[in-house]
Amino acid sequence: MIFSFFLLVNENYYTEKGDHGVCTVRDLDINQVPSGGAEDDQWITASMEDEEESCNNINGVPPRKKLRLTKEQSRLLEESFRQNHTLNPKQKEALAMQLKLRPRQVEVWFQNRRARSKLKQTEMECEYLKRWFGSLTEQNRRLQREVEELRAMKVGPPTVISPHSCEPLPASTLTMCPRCERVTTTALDKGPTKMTAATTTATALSSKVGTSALQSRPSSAAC
DNA sequence: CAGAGCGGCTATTTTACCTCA
DNA sequence: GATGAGGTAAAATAGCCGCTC
Repeated sequence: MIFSFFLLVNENYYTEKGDHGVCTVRDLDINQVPSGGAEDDQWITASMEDEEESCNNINGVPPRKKLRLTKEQSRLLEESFRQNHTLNPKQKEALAMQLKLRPRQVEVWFQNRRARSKLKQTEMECEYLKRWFGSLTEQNRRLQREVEELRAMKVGPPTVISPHSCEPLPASTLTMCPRCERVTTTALDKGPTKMTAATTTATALSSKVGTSALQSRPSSAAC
């Protein structure tokens, strides 16, 4: 026969941080005492069977119960996080007192919150880079088509009229730097003179994103 | 310099809760 | 409607690393 009823559990089990004095603490009544009000949401309910099972565990250590933060607690934590992503011990203590939580729980919340923030940021960067990759691929295709068209023409270089002197400009050709793989337009009688659209785009990309992977790329300024 | 203490970070586990068949 | 499986978010844990004293 299976029957169960629910009871409020006001005991929380936690361990002190990682390798700093590992000790399992049975923390009695460290949070607020449940009084049957709306705030009871945070108290974990457990069936009598669970309770019995926990007592039958090998070490006599019941399974840990996960605290659910109330909306008000979450709101205050978020507000605090917006002001500061890390807390000094005094701030931690004060916030814990205000929220009626243990300092360790506040600490863990901030740690997880920082991790979530970072993950979100990384995901956004990833999306951004994917879009840039797509547009660069498309640009690359266009330029390659352009190169092929020019090669297919097999005629002398087009005459470009200078807007300043109204004289024909010297012939030029496309060259690629073997080191940085940048394409440059080179006048036949001068050195490299200007960047192509692709080079300009790549430069803009690294200055726009300005973080992580792109920052670690070797500079090709020497080219 | 070695080592203890501490805080932050990352990876992982555990738990509560939700959806869906 | 009840139920169990699977998925997900987030609280909690473990352990590493760097810094300070």
